[in-house]
Amino acid sequence: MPQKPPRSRVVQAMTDVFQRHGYEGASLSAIGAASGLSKAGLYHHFPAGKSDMAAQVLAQSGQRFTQLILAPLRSSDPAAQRFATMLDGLTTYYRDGSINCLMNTLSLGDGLDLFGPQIRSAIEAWVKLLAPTLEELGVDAPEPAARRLIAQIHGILIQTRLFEDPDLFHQLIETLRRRYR
Amino acid sequence: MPQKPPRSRVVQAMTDVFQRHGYEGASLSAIGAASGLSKAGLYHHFPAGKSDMAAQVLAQSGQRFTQLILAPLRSSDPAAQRFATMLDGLTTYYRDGSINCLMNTLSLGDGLDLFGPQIRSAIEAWVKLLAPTLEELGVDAPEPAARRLIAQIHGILIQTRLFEDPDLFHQLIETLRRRYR
DNA sequence: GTCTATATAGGGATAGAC
DNA sequence: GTCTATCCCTATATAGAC
Repeated sequence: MPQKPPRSRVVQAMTDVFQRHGYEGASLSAIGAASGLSKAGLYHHFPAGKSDMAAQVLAQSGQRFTQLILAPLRSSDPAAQRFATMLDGLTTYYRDGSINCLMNTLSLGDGLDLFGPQIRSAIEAWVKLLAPTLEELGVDAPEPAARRLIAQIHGILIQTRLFEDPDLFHQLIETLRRRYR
Repeated sequence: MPQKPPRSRVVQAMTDVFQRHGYEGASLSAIGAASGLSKAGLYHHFPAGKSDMAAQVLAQSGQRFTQLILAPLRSSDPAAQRFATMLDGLTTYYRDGSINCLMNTLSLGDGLDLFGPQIRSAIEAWVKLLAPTLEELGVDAPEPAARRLIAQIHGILIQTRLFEDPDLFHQLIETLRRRYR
């Protein structure tokens, strides 16, 4: 075990702030308050400053994304099973719809130039892995269908935060679960 | 004609900035540069400051939204025609997918408290008008289906800005057009 | 109505004590 | 490694000339 159990918790606290405010809207005061570090403390751990913090947030989130959403799609299970496990992963990844998607909030304003490439490659990987699964499930034009499905997830998260109603997220997940069972 | 042709153009220029950066990320310098007004000039037209500017942006956008998207759904045309006209309205409203959705960008951070109620009521109106049209077109559980369709639109706009590829938006619109023709 | 100039607060980022 | 204190810049907002 390495020497830094706190590190992951600090990044998690910062994740909250970037999810809620986006890159430009996340102030170092808010990040410091959420993570329990002073501004100087933040710069001790993230010498390159705010962009460094967001990059680490994105990296940790990307790991969770890979494990929870991409890995199920790569498994050797039958397609219906892969799809169902991905839906479980989505529910965990998005914490039952209670949080915003970093792919959305970090791609506004300056964030688009800073993190666009990483976020694009995450979505591309998702599309490329989801499409064959959908194809096995009998879906025509599976790649555009995969993009539409991903869009539905991202869009429902907007509604979920607006109405503060995670049921909207759950209802979509269950609808998708039934559709490809 | 009244004495204020500029007003609408000023608001339009401000809209660009809020769409790109969100509420917190939109600085008065950027708003001033885009609209061609000095900071003092901005406060002449919007005495209550930045929140006033965003509110007027949202109001003008809401008018466009009502005319281009809600009005077609309220018409006495057959359902398939109402739906197709709404898709045309969406393409105009979102400028062929080249811009972000204010309902997304203005609902991050502080914007959620400031503009959440207005944005929620816009989405609710959309759902309530779209659902009966979908029902006439043979869709089961039309209200959840309307929410999912709206989510698809909002989600594809995120992908469109990430990949800077308006084709993603057009492909979704055409898919929807074919589905309910 | 539009500007220059300025006030005040908060932003990101560092220095240096401990 | 964590803090207090501080630097410099930008942010929002206002005053007052024209």
